[in-house]
Amino acid sequence: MTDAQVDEKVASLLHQTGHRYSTVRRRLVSVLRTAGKPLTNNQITESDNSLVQSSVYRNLNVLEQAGAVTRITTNDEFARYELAEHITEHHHHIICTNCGDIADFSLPSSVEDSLDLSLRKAANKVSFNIDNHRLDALGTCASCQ
Amino acid sequence: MTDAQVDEKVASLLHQTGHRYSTVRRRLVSVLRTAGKPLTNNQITESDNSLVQSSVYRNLNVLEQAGAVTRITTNDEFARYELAEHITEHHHHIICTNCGDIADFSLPSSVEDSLDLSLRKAANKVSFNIDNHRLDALGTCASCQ
DNA sequence: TATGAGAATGAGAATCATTATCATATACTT
DNA sequence: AAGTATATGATAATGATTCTCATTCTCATA
Repeated sequence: MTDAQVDEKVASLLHQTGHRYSTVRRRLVSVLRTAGKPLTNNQITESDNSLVQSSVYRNLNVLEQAGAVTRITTNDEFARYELAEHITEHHHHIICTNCGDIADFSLPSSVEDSLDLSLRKAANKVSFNIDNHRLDALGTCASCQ
Repeated sequence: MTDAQVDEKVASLLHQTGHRYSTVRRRLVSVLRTAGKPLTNNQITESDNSLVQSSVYRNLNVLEQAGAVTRITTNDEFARYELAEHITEHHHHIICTNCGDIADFSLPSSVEDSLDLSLRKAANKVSFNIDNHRLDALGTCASCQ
């Protein structure tokens, strides 16, 4: 998806929920897009000094409710945000258990498919409805080894 | 593993890290064992009224450092804890995105194996070392549907 | 089995990521 | 261009978690 297509998609999602695609929100989306991995609030304001902590938090929530952004929690104390999968594509995370840094990766679709099938079966047993799954690899990043 | 075996294992882990297997810690392990799913601090103190919030937090950290307990974060605001996998067995979680409730489930080992292989390959590309993985199914539980 | 040293406990204070508030600024609509 | 609703940013409030510290418990040893 090109920048313009992302903007169009996000604008549409926001408008559907009665919100505007303001300048601050555009910058926020741009930072997340450029990073290509989930970012904390601090990382976001460091990437773009025009962004203010409280506005970033508020707008991340608005964007999340609109379905444009996803909130990720690791085991450290900071939430992280990335563009939603229908804007990027389905992927997973490798999380450094030492510093909390995250990298994206994808799996062969054959593996994804067998996974989906198994999950659906398992969910039936405990009478859950599955919407989605989340697979994280945990380990240490290059600079923490 | 029987209750006695769990106790022995936990005692050994604690002693290795210079800690005692006190009464409070025994009760904590017992609550987690009985629950069979990850619990929040509140759920723990509600399950056993003799347990005190600050002591539970402190001891969960001690037990986590000793490797007896694992901390789980979902997308709600509460951390959850369960007995470590080498005390129970490797398993995954189905998380209700509405109320945060969790159920455990397992996958066929064939699926686990192909998953492990794929993860190792993916990790190489971004030069991470993988220790572990975490797979969560996200959806809605029976009472939230 | 009494003692002393170190570890554990519980009540409350402190921390800090995140949310809420609110006066001001900005952006659509007509 | 005015009017109205939404957005912004500075700061205060919230609340899960961690820290502190006086007291209590445990274990090893005499």
